[in-house]
Amino acid sequence: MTQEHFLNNVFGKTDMTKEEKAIAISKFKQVTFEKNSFLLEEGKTANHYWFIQSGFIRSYVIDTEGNDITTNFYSVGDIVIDWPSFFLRNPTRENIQALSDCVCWQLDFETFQELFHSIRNFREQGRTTLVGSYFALKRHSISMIADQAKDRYLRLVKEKPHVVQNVSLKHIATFLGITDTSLSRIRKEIASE
Amino acid sequence: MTQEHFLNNVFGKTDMTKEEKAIAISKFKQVTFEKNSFLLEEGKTANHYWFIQSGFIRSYVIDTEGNDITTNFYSVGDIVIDWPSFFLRNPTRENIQALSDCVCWQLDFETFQELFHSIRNFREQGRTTLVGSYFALKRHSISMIADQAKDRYLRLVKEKPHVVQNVSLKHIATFLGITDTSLSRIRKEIASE
DNA sequence: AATAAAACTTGCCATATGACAAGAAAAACT
DNA sequence: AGTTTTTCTTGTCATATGGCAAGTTTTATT
Repeated sequence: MTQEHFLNNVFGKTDMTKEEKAIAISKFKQVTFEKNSFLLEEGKTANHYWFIQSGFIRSYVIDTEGNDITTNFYSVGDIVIDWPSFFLRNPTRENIQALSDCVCWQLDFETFQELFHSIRNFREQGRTTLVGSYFALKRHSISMIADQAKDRYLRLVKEKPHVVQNVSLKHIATFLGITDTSLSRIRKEIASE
Repeated sequence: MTQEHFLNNVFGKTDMTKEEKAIAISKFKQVTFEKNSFLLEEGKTANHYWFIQSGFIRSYVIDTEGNDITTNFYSVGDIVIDWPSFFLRNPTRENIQALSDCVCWQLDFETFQELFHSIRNFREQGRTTLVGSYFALKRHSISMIADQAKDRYLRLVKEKPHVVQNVSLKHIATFLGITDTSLSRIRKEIASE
């Protein structure tokens, strides 16, 4: 029996036929990233996106005061993409960096466009994925307003436990909009309960 | 000379041909909303979206403690849509309410799908619009972490001056993630400079 | 194994913003 | 025009979180 392609999981619950999936998957190229290497850097225009087969990745921006702010974490099965830069063809403000050695499946913009415009269910899938990212961002954004830091942390632990276990405290802290000092105290408080 | 359709402005800089634009525009239906009426309510699934010809609209959620949090403001030329609910066909958590009497142009999901799948440039346009919303949300989200309340307010004044002039302080405050009390003080401080 | 570099914790104090409540002003309604 | 309701302002005090710096622990490097 043949080994299933990793991307068959990713495209698991789309409406694409077996054949459509095969066509799409055949266009992806396996690439690897060493820990700390960049998938995308500020000022460049994203020309690829990836699905992660293994490893951890984060995106971040440098704010006006020079602070590093994590905007997202990515792990196995996730799509790694800078939506605005990839689709609007603009230089990005974000950096995307491997937090560990990673194995990914890569697609470039031109090939994406071919698939998007030729396969109806591929574009439905793409739209669903983008809207899913939008939704996650909105939830995070509302959480920043409605919830206390401790609750935001607990939510992250629940939603992405493997991220919390594998990523340094300072990156998690900036993602939650607090300092590493505060997060350390929050962890202490939770531990003592 | 014939009066141009309002939506010709909205679709101004797409790659759609005159004919394609005409087809798309012909599918929109003019609707009006009275002040305080709802375009969408929590628990329902969005089956339409709109472009605003005149008036002001806001979207908001009720958080776990019962607080009303404004998630966005919309004014002339803007698209008013709950992306996740409209595309994922899920009940929404958001409410969309007219802040003044409004004139809008409405499209339903089914008609949208027809246009999306039949007109290449319509879907390019739609994708661009969605990515634009994503980008705006991301900027707002980062601003919540990186900037002080006063700076967030000043940015809003710069980006949406007509909103600041026409919307009540408490709605602006929750959008900025602060209380109306704090915003009142921030305004006072700015005025005294 | 030794050393250097990160990552994490903890203490002390500062500060932005919140909570609540009372007035003042403005807007909506009859 | 008068009354009610909503919006906005201001005072006092509380609190979540930040800033900084000194340790400690863990991880990476030679």
